[in-house]
Amino acid sequence: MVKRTSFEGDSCPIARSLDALGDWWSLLIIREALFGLRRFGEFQSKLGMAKNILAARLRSLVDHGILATAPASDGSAYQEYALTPKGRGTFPILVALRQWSEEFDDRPEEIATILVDREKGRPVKKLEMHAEDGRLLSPADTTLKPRPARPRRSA
Amino acid sequence: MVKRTSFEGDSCPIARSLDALGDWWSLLIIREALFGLRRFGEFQSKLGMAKNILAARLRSLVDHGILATAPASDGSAYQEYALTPKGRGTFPILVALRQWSEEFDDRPEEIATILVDREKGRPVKKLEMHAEDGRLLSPADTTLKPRPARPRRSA
DNA sequence: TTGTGTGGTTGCATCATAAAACCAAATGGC
DNA sequence: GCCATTTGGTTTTATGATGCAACCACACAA
Repeated sequence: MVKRTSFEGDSCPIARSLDALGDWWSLLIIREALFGLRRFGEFQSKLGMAKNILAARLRSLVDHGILATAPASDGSAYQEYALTPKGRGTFPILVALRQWSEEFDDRPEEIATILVDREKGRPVKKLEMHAEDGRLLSPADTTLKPRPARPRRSA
Repeated sequence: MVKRTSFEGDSCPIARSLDALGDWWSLLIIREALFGLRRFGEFQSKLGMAKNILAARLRSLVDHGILATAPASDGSAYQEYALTPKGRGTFPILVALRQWSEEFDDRPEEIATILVDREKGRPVKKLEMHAEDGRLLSPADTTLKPRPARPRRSA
């Protein structure tokens, strides 16, 4: 088995995230889900992807607790895929990806949409990193520490 | 050609970002680069990945303007790979991925490190989205607008 | 019950990935 | 200067993932 190198057991949280949503389609599916898409056919026609990999991705996202299948909702006894809180929690990731593209893309004129504050219609500010006390932090102001052992009995 | 479905021409900025760094290794390479790694061998031994795909990824990242090859720096006439500003600009993406894992991972006890404010040693705050005027925004407070045509002559 | 649309699964061709072998240039010891 | 070793890759080969198309099952409608 050559196995696509799963990062599931890795101790790096970034690797662990990538294990769940680090493939070509998962984040785009989540992006559509955040816009309200729920049905297999909706995802398929909107993203234009092959149905078998859509099925595989949906299954994987459900397995990872990012999507949940709801029995129905709009009459038709079909299934639908709704984001869980964990799934909605990916929003900052999508915003970060979007802002990176907006800032650094070589052909920004090809970008069709911008994310705006609904109330004012103005672009949202760049994501910022702050300390607990509110100080603005740059990458150089941060460092990694070993995770402190939680005071709970070692599971 | 079945081609890995490139998102290069896509108008969605998220898709465009994923086209550059949406594979299994690129973000991990960038993560190591942010920690100061620069040499081929350093990446290879730290990430434990096959050398051929490391070479392919480094080439791709250089092509995308995320890394740049510098002729030397530490005496040895070898090459090294340094982050460009565009590469350093991915930092919020990595932070978002990390925080998502810290918040939602099913086995958080396996996460080895936490990102802290260097000065105080305390964990950094969660990334927040703000409006231009500073109001804290939730996903529901935002919406997408078509990109306004820039007033510069069409390049 | 025959049709049609939705929601998939199955087969097959092609591509990407991974591991290991191989290789050339740069370095280091002497 | 000469040989061994390290560095920084490329090539080879096997296998898994992707993409397309065809097929299929079920719901629903007439």
